[in-house]
Parts: sequence; C-alpha cells; structure tokens
Amino acid sequence: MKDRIDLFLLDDHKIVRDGLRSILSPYPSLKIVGEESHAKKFLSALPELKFDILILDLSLPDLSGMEVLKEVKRLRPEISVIVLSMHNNPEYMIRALKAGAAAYHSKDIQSTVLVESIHEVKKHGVYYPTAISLNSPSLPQDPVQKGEVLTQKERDVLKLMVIGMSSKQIAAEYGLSPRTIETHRLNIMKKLGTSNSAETIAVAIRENLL
Amino acid sequence: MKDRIDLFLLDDHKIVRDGLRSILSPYPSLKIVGEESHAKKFLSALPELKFDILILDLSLPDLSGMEVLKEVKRLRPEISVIVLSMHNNPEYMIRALKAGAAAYHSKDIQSTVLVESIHEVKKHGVYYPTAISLNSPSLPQDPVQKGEVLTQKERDVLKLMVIGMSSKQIAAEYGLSPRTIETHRLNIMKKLGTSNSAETIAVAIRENLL
DNA sequence: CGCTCTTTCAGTAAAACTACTTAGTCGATG
DNA sequence: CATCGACTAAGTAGTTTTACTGAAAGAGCG
Repeated sequence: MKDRIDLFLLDDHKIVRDGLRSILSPYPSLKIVGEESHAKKFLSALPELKFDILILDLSLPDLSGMEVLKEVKRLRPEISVIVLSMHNNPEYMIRALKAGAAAYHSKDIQSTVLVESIHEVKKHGVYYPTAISLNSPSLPQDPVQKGEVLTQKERDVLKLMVIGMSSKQIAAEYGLSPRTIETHRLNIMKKLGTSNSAETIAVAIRENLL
Repeated sequence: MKDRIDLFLLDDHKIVRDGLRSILSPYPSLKIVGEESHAKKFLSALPELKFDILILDLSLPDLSGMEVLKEVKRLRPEISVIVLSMHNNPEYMIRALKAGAAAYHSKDIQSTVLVESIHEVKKHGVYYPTAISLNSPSLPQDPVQKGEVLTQKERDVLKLMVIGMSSKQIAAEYGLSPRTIETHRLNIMKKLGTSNSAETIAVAIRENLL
C-alpha cells in the first residue's frame, strides 16, 4: 500500500493554490499532483487524472463547487473530496457532507488541521471535526446530526457488533430476544443515519462511539 | 547503568512524531535517537538500531502495528514497546499487552503520563496504568495472522462498503455483477478472518487497510 | 399523575449477506 | 508455455439483516 497521498487542487485563485502548496510542502507524504482553476476543464480531464483526494473550493467561476462535488462522487466515488469554503455556514457544510464531501473546512483553517484532515480522510474516508458546531442552534433536524447520543444498551450492542457477532449471538450473550437486538441495531442506524452495519461500524469508530 | 533512555518513534504521522519530540524535549534523560514512518523500513533496519524503547503507533500504512509489535518482540525481546493508539478500546489494549507491549496509551494521553510511563517501563519493564478488565468477554484468540494483503479491487470494494453501499450498489458503480462483488467480499472476509461486514470494517479501519 | 425515554418483543416481508464450489479470462512470471 | 494470482461470474442454499409497524413494562421527571 502506498504511503503517499496524491492531491489535486481545484480553486480559481492562484493565491490559494500556491498557499496550499506551501502549507503542504513540508509534508513528504502529501503530494500535489495537479491543479486546475476551471471546473469544466477539470471535469473533462477527470477520467485521466490519478489522485486520491481533491481539495475543492466551493466558489468557482464557471460551475458551482457543489456540482463539481456531485459529479466527482458520481464518476469517481473512490476519490475523497475535501471542501474549502469561504463560508462558515453550517448549512453549506451539511449539504457538502451529504453530497459526499469527506471534509469541510473554512479557508482560514489552521494548516495543521488541514494536514491532519487529509490523513484522516485517507485513512477513514472522512474527517468530521467533532468541534465543528453540529450542535449549533441554526441546524435543523437532520440525519447528519450525529449529536444524538446512543443509549447504554445501544453502545453495548455496538461493541459486540464490532467483534462480528450476529444479532442472534448478541441476544444469547445478554439473554434477550434476537428481535430486541435487531430493534437496537435499527435504532442505532437511525440515529447515526447509516444504512447497514458496515457503515454503522465505520461511523461508530470514526465518531468514537465505542 | 546508563541514565539516558533512548527512544525510537514509529508513526506514520509526522505531526505525531513532531508532537512527541516537543513533548519529550524538556526531559534531558529522554532522547529520541530515531524515527521512522514505514513499518517495513523500520523492521529491516531493526538489527542495526540501538535504542531502549520503541514508541509505536498501532495504525500504520504498510503493516499493522500489531505485526510490528510481534516482530520486534521476536527479534529484539529486550526492547520495550510502548503502544500508542487511536482507539480506547480495551480489546486492542489487551491484544497489545498480550503481544508483549510494555504500555498502551491512547493518543490523547497527557504528556506527563507518557513521560512517567517511559520511566516506569525502563525501570520495571511494564506500565499498567489502570485496572484493566481482563475478564472482558470473549476475546477472539488471535486470528490476526493476516499477513495477507488485500488486492486493489478488494480495497475498492471495502471503501464503498465503508460508506454503506450494498453489493448491488457497488456492482452498479463499477459496472460489474453483484456476484462478483460478493466474491470480493467473501475473499476479504477470508483474508481478514472476519465473519461479517461489520467486523470486516472494524478490522479494516483498525488495520489501516483503507 | 401524565409524559417521555428506554428497553423489551413480535409480525411480516423483502433484501442482502454468507458459505462453498466451480470456472473462464487475462496478465505476469519463470 | 505452464503456472499463478487477480478478476470475473454464477449455482445453490441457508442465514441474517433491513424496513415498517405496533406495543407493553419500567424508570425518571415535573
């Protein structure tokens, strides 16, 4: 497995691109393998491009960053997209994350945080800074809102799921009905907004819910 | 007996290594005599290296930290290994301690605790901070003999599994038959020794296979 | 007490996964 | 050229999960 992370920059401001280069230059494992200022050019070249993570400015001249994001995730789902934005608006953030962004940063991000998030994204596919105000008041009820906390029982079930136990086995472990465990599972998925146990475990580990 | 303690850092994150350097720099008796980001490079260099304690990140890009740990204890049993981990899960801790780790810390450890544990390890060979529930239920008896590495396609499938896609969806994404994806899935589970997708994702994240 | 939340369990049905086996193609290796 | 591993695909069969709904007992709370 290669240890290098190949990055592609898409941002209309050369200043930003150069800034990113200098920020990332001290990190040998991070390599900027290309950059582009026009979204359409980028998208048409996308099939030929080889990189791991796209660093994407949300505000672009010719296409909206959101459209680029969706297009990238449609064509090359294996590519992770880290979104940079002028806006701190959680509304944008949620939309970006829903559209498949692996991370969302405002442009005044600390460089170390950016670097960390790149590694995190490479490792786990996503980077959700816990601090980022998911509990901010303006947020509507949203599946992305993982601020909901699991109950004790749900965490118990999760812990046994992680080591590969089926509902039936977990039920036996606790002396409960398998149907009960299944209910817990479904409730966990509902709370985390996940659609199966694989994703659930991924989110649980990422969010440190174990 | 020399009063200096020679440390070697093995961690893929330069940030972590740099952080450790700055944490440990105020202590004249602690000397970092080397660092490495790649497990394989480290292991091949190991016979020439002289140090007392290895500070080891459990999640490494090319080899799992557990494998490194076992290898170090096999080749150089006199070296103490202090494990750093992202995970607070006692299961990992127990596995690490069973494999010969002298101490186990999560990465958000207090620096003073780390320093203390280094001295403790040097003096007594081990550092067991808290009461560890060794009676924790059903530790799988170390099926971790997975020197086998996943293929590119298998990793691709894994990555989409992590974001909650079913075999059918993954197949559609790649233009393949669902049966093919299922085959990949089963091969992954076979290689990792897991019994369902939840456990598979857990191991994959833990072992840094994504 | 009424209210909410947690925990418990079940019916029903569809969808997905797991297990084990066989097998063809293709590219690389020796 | 033969072999091997990776990738593809499918047969068959059993198991598990997911989805949606309903519901009852118990704990905690104002």
